[in-house]
Amino acid sequence: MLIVVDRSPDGGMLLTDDDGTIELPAAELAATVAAREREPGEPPRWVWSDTAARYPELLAAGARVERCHDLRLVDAILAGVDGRAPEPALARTVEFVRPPMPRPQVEALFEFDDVVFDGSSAPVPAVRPGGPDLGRPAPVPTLAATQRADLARDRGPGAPRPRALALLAAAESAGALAAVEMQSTGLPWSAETHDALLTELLGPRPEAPGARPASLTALGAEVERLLGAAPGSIPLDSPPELVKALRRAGLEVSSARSWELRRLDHPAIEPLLRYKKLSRLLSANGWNWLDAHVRDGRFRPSYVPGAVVTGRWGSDGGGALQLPKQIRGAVQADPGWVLVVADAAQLEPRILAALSHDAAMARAGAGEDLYAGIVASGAVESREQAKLGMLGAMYGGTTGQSARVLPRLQRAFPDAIRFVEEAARAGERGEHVRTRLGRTSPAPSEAWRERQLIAASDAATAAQRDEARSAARAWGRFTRNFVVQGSAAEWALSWMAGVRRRLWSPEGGPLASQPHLVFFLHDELIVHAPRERAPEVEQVMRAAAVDAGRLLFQGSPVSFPVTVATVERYSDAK
DNA sequence: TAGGGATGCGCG
DNA sequence: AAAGCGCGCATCCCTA
Repeated sequence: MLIVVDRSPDGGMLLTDDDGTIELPAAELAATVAAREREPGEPPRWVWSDTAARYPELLAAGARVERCHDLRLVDAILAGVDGRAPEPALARTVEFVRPPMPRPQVEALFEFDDVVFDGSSAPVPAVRPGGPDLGRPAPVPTLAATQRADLARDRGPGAPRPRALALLAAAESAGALAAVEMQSTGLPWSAETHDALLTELLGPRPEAPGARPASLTALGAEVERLLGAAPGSIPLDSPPELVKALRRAGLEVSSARSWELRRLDHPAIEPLLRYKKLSRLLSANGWNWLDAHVRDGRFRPSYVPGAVVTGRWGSDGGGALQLPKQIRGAVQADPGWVLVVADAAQLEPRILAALSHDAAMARAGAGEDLYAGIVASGAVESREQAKLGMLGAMYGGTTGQSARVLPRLQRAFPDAIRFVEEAARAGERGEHVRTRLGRTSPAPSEAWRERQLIAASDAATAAQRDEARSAARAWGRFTRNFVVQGSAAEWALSWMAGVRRRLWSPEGGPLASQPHLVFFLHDELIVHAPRERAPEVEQVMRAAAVDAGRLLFQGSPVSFPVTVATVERYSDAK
């Protein structure tokens, strides 16, 4: 059952389902939603313009929602498919149609047939645009485009999932719900432990605001001494000044980057690198960060589904997706609770194996460690080579060890390598590529196209040709990676949606009082759970991973194992 | 002095 | 051992 949520012109709320439209005061929305969620049978799918705008209030009022359809996120996906710009006004306008669709036999995870819209039918039911602030009436992102695209795709073994875009719409929307829930419950964070870690590494917190820890000042002075400079004479935090100072000391450097400094043989380098590391920790995740972002034992970043073109999430506030390993010890379960930390082992190469139907690579991934499997296949000598080679293949590396290993990987895994090469060539030609579920890569810029055109003309200079070629290659590296990173993001969303669905119990009380998701990092999930329920949560994480593999790659021999650890602190997970 | 670009580095 | 993809954020530096 679809229920469309919209504002009414007089400030109330309109709920529309198959039985018609009702209007209710805005203050009663949460109670109504909660009641509908409690009704026996299949839970409704709430259709609204923006989960991030609508759901926090509902959740805060105790109305946890099982499924939704986020018009804004889905329109962004469909705009990519159609090659048009997303229409913000459209997402605020609710008008939809529901074609009679046979319920699929098997899709226990997502009942997504009801998210398929078809603009060609007469609208039933149709909801007029609500409030005075709404944009012009427009058809809601019809998934007609999705059906066309899906039908146009290959058939046969290993063909994309049927109605893939409808599945993507459901997964993206489920992610939006999870994002709001994770921000709401927050990541358990011990300010005390964080402070202890900082004190151990940097010394005590300086009393005066803005003052630097004494340890950092001392380390800076040592660097200056070893460079033969007066104390306080080198602004170590200014890259240009640092480069100048290093040059004065006879060191050939072109930048202040750590990896470049590491190659130098000079007594000042070791303390300098230590200084940079500690300085970074202080500015990015020091006491200021702690004051700003941790409250009542929780870190509550906002997650931004769909922030990245590939479909990965972004985050806003506190750098949630860049938590350095140095401070992960501060992520600490409540007393009597644990963190169940799971991550997908070698997710991207496994995704590539499945996308490309590479049987040899599927065999290499039969165990828990795909890279070890590649070594066992005889393609390369070491795990490190296997990893570097695969990363190079997926990112488009052209130099160093990864490029040297590539020919051997190509011989052993021709289908996988051909797949990413073809994605790269398509990008170089300015074409679109698609993820497994049909998210479409953006078009290169107008400037990019012009450059290619100019370079192709007879009048082009050698420099123009070089530049155009280099830009083409760069875009090819992007599309090469897009298919893998984007499909991996879809797997991860499906995984997360499955974990979320399996964890929730309507009888379990408020979300935070039962096992719940608290963190998501591209291929990694953390659940906060009462200790005695950890074994059950571990099983949920594994089972949802198996489901995700089936949802995206039904019939594929590629497995997607997850490593799971039950710990009190995040830093103990691996 | 506000703001945008560049740099560097954290994560996957 | 560093270079190839995608980000967010703090800081520096330059410009308007």
